Amino acid sequence: MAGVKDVARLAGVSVATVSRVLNDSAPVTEATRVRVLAAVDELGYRPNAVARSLRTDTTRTIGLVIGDILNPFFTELARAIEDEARASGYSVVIGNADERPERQDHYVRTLLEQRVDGLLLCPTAQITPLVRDVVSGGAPLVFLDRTLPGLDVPTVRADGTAAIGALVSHLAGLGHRRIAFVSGPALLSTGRERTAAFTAALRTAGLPVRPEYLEAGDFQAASGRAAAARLLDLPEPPEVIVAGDNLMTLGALDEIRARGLAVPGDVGIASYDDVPWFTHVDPPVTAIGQPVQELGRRAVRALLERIGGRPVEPVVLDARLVVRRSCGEPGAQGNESEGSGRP
Amino acid sequence: MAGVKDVARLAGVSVATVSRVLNDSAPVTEATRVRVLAAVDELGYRPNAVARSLRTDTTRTIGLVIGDILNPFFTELARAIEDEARASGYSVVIGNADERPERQDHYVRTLLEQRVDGLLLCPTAQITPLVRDVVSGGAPLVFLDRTLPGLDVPTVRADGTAAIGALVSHLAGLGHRRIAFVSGPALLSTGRERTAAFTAALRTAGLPVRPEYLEAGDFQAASGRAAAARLLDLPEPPEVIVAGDNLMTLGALDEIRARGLAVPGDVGIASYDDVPWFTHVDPPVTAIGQPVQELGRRAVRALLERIGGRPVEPVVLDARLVVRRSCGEPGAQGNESEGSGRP
DNA sequence: AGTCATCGTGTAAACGATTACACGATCATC
DNA sequence: GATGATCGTGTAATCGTTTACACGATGACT
Repeated sequence: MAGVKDVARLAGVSVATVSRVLNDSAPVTEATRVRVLAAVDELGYRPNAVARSLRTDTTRTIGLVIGDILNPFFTELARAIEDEARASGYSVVIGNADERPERQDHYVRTLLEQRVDGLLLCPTAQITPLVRDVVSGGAPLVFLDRTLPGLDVPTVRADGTAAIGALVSHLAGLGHRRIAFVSGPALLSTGRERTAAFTAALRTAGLPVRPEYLEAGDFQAASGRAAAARLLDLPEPPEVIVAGDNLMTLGALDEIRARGLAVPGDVGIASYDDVPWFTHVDPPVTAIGQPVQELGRRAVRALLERIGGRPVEPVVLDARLVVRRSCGEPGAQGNESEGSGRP
Repeated sequence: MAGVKDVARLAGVSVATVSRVLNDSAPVTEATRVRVLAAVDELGYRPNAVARSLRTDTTRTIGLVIGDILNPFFTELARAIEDEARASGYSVVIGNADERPERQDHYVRTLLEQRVDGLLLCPTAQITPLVRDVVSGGAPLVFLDRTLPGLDVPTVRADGTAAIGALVSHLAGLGHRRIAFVSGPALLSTGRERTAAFTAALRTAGLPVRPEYLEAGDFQAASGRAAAARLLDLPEPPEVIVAGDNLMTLGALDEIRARGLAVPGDVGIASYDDVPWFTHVDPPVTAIGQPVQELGRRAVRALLERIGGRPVEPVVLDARLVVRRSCGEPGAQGNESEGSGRP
């Protein structure tokens, strides 16, 4: 494949000049510029980003390690990140951790070896030694969606405390008293916080906190289904199940459906995370939506700041409740106005 | 950051020996091996993949340009590809074309500049000059899911002809005669083929082919909604709408729901592409499922063959009909057995 | 007219790895 | 014990860029 040298020879200039034209890093006569560009065109020259990166020690690439590529929350996030990064001239390399620490580490390692300029990480439950190394190693790093306790890394995430409060009071208003929550892994901030917010909200609403109604899953569909099964097998099953993310909601719906139970007649369901198809489920699922686009944008901006060597503040945005019909008839609260769910 | 030189110095050997230990590319005394590895560990040395790639002219990376990252079909595909590639020691860099030729080109260009070892491309509707260049340039390239007419590139895809035939005969068996089809872009093989299979199937079933029942969209939700609107506005609207992919199905469902129509009472719906949440829609959506995992696996294997310089045959797999209830009561045909839809 | 910026360009040294080639030591073979 | 194969290791060239430095030409200013 043709290189700068070939271009230089064909255009009758030096390699330095070719480089200058291509990056306009220094003034160049119009005449030589057109000669060089003509040569580039003629040879079908494509700059070798590998060589460039080696020399400049910058790849204009950021790494993104997400929890699960099959989870629409993460793909929407990835998409937003990608858009924002491209606008700033950066490419994004996505790694799918599949919620497994060793796979997360695999990608963190690979991305660092590829010398990405910075790393956006949705950390899995465990703090691995590698992650600890990276943090102390000082590579530009931003946590996304989740924090890890005890690590000093800027984080961009949504806080659902207020929305969960609104959800519980909505449920109480519908007359429900037995409300169960299927949380994520306790090690994850998103797991702990949502559980804490939920129990606090129960207390505020004057409802009892029953330990048997607090289940934990791993943010994957199967665990949601298993948790729902355990809840429904209780001598006094809950009236409503709130699942901690959209995949566990899917799993819970599977279990409910497999048992032939009616929603919300036999049991109601609500989800943390909103996804487009919730509108089409029978009945449409009440959910807490996160400002995914904004999360992605802010994450990229934060990371670029870090790459630029500037300090950044943590970013916390608010999630918001979207009332639909899966927990009972909403009465006067309903305030939906939705399109296809896709822009 | 530490380099081979530092490791070599600390271990008291030459850089060549360090390299030999790290890649075990030549025999090395056990004693020096442990000294080198100790030095690597002590310094937290991470090989610079950029430099390595420059020297070896290989990145052990493949590029994947998908049509739309918000489309579950593509994310499932990406996931399968990623798994297979990782098993062979390759990383995958994903680009999201968003069904836009210029964005596709952006990624093809970027990926080539990054010197990926090969490219997996789900081509958008138009053959861009860049794609033509790449094809004639001889870079390892495999088309995925879709073909472009007139280009000699190995393709891995699913053929839905048989499944569409089965779907139409299923519909005819339910007594439907007015069946509409919302296809993808005519320029895309997936658009053309599905339409052709559909009209052929109508004829086989002895049903009339009515041009006003053949709509076209762009594989995005909004176009599905618009097409459904046009169909439902017809003086004699169809009894069933078959949408050419899952996003257009979503859009069509939105339109049907916005009009307060009952499914399948007022109008039935079926989808090309099956996604997990179709089970939870009211009523569950009859769909044609593609062997996504297998497509991904075969695509990677094909590309690796090409990278190895070996010729490869096109791969065509069969799609299959999954009957649910969105087109009417299935009677005896139903043969579902589904779990959560996620492994 | 002499001095000095400024401008456009070229030459050559990096960047951090891999690897062809060379070289001394060890060992088996005759 | 001389010969030559084999083994472990080191030296230095190389990959394709960018860029520090140098240098001649041009033009402005005194």
